[in-house]
Amino acid sequence: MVTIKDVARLSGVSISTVSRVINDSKPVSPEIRKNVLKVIEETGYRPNDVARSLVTKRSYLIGVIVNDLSNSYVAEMVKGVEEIGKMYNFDILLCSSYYDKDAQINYLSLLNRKQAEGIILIGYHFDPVIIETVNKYNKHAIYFTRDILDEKADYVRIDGYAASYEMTGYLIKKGHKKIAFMTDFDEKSVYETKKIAGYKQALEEKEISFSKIYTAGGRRYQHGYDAAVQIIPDLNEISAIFCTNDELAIGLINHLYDKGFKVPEDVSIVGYGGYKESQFVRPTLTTISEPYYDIGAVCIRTLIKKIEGDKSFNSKIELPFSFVKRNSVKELV
Amino acid sequence: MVTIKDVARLSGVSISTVSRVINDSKPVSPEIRKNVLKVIEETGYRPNDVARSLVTKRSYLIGVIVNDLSNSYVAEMVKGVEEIGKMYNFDILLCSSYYDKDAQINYLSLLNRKQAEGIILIGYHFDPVIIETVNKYNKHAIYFTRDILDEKADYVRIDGYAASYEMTGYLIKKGHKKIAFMTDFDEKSVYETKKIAGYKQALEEKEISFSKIYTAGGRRYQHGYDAAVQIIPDLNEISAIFCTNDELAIGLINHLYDKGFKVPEDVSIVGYGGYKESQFVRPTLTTISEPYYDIGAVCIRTLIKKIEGDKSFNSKIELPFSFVKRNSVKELV
DNA sequence: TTGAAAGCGCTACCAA
DNA sequence: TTGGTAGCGCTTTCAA
Repeated sequence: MVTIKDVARLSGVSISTVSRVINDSKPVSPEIRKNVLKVIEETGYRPNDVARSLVTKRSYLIGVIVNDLSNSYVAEMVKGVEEIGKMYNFDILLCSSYYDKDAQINYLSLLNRKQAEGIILIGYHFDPVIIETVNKYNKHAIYFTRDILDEKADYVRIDGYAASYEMTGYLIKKGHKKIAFMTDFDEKSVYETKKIAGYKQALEEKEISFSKIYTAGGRRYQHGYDAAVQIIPDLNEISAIFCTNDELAIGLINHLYDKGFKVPEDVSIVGYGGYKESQFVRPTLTTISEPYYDIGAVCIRTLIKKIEGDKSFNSKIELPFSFVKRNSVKELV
Repeated sequence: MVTIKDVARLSGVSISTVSRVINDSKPVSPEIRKNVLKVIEETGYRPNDVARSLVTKRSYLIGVIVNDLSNSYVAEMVKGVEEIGKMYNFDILLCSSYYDKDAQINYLSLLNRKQAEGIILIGYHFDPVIIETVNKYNKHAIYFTRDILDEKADYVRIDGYAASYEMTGYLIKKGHKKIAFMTDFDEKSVYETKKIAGYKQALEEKEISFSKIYTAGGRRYQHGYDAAVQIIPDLNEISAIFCTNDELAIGLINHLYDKGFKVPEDVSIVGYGGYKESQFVRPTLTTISEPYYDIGAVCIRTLIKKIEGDKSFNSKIELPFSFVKRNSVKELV
C-alpha cells in the first residue's frame, strides 16, 4: 500500500505539501503540484479515509436502520436516502434489524463506534430505549416511524388522518355505506390510531353509523391473505374494505380471487401506501400513495443539514400523500 | 467525547492496561480490570473504531455494489449478505449504481479509500474495466452477474442452461408444441445465451421445430407489459411463453388480462427467478426459483473466507435452482 | 510557498 | 502483570 509518505519521498517534497495538493487546501507552486500529481498517478496512491477521519473527526458516514429491506417501500426509501446521500458525499451503512430491539441497540452502538455522523431510523415502531440510546450517543437522527414517542425527536411523516379521511370519503362518494377497515395489529400505533380516526370521522360526517374493524395480525401479504377468512362470512353485509396497507389489500384480493369472489364486483377493496406491487395486482388497487423515495430523500437532506449545523431547517416534516384512483372500487348506484 | 486516555487517567492506570481490558488481549489483574470497567461504565466510553482500524489495518467493512435495490430479488440478496455478514461482524456499505459504469467505478474507489476488505458485485453485467479496477485495488471480490467476463474472477451463479432446459421440458410434457421465449435485451448476456440454449435444446430433443424469440427490450414490469403488443397478434399460433424473468412475465400477464385474454386458458406463461411477486399474481406464476437470499449468503461467506485467508473454499460456486409449479400453465390434451 | 512536528485514538511491542 | 512508547496515515498548526 502506498502512503502519503511514499508520495512525498518519491516527489522530493514534504508530506505537508502532498497533503496540500490532494486537498487543494493551500497554495502549492505549479511545478511542484504537477510533479506530485505525476507521482500520485504513477503510484496509484489513494488517501486512506480511515486516517483522514481520525484527524478530521469526520466520517461522512450515515447509518440507516431499517427492519426489513424486503418490504418494497423500505427499499424505496433506502434508495432515496442513498441516492441523495451520495450527492452530498455521505456514505450509507445499512443495518437491518428485523424488528428486533436488541439488534437495533447493537447497531446504534456499532454506528457510534464507527463514528457515524448521523442516523436515520425507519421502522414501524421504536422502543423508547432506542430513542434514549440515540440521544445518549449524542447523534443526529431522523425518524420515520409509525410511532413518534418523543416529540423532541426529529422526524418525517405523513398525515395519516387526512389520508384516511380522504380515502373513506371517496368510498362514500362512490355510494358505499358499509365500509370496513382492516388494521394490522391489535395494539395500535400512533399512526394507526390516526388513520382509524380519519376513517371514523369521514363516516360520522356523512352520518353513516356502520363501521367495522378487522385485525389482520400483521402487515405482510400472508396476513392479508389469511385475514380473508374473517371477511368472507361478512361479505353480504359489507361493500368495501379499506386496508391499512397495500400488502394486506393484495393478500386479501388474492384470497378472494382464489375463492371465486370478484373484486370489485363482490366487494370493493382499497389499500394504503402506494407500494409498487399495487399496480401489479388485478384489479389494480385504488390506494393512498406515500412518497417513499421522497421520504428517504427528505430524511437524509434534513439529517445532513443538522450535521452541517444549518439552522434553517425544519426538523418536523410532514410530506404530502396522493390519492391514486384505480380499479378496485365499484361505484354503487 | 471520552477517549482511552480519559479512562486511563480516571482509573489511574496506563492506556495499555485499558486497551487490554477492552480487548481482553492480555491478562489484567482482577481489581484493576474491575475498576477500569467501572470507569468505562460511568463515562460511557466506547472505543473509536476509526482509530482502531488505522492501527490494526482492519476495517471489517464489505462493500456491496448493486444496480437497483428496487428489484425485489436484489433486496433479497442484500438481505442475505447483510444478515450473514453481521454474524461474522462485518459491516455492509451499500452502493447502488443504477446501471452506471462510472458510478460503479466511483464506488470502487470509495470502497478502496474506506479500506473495505472485500467487495460483492451484484449486477446484470459488469464492464471489463470494473473487473480491472477491482483487481487494481487488489480487493477480494465475489461476483454475481449475468456475464462473467473473466474466469479468474470468483463468482456465485446458477446453471441457467439446466434451469431453462427443465422449464421447457415441463411445458412440452404438458402438451405444448408452440413455445416462445421472451428475452430481455437484443444483446445477449452470457447467462441469457445459456438460457436460450437450454430452451432450444429441450425443443430439439423432442423434435419440436417451432421456436420463437421475442425481445422485451428490458427486464422490468413495464417492459413485459409493453411487450404484450408483440405477442397478442401471434396468440393463435403460440400456446406458451417462457419469459426470461418473472417481472416480464407478470407485466405480460397483466397486459393480457387488461385486453381480455385469459392466462392460462388462452396462453400459458412461465417466468424465471422466483421473485416474491410471482406468487402475488393471478394466476400464480409457474417459474424457476433462484435462491436469492442464499446467493447473497454464499457470496459473503465465501468472501469472508477469502479475507480471512482460508484456502479451503471453492470460489466458483454454482447454486441449485428449484422448479416452482403453480397455475399459469394449462395442460394441453 | 514550504517543511517540521504535533497529534487524532488506538494497538502492540519492549522493558521492567 | 504493568507502563512507556512507537507508530498507523493523515491534517494542521507554526516557523521559516
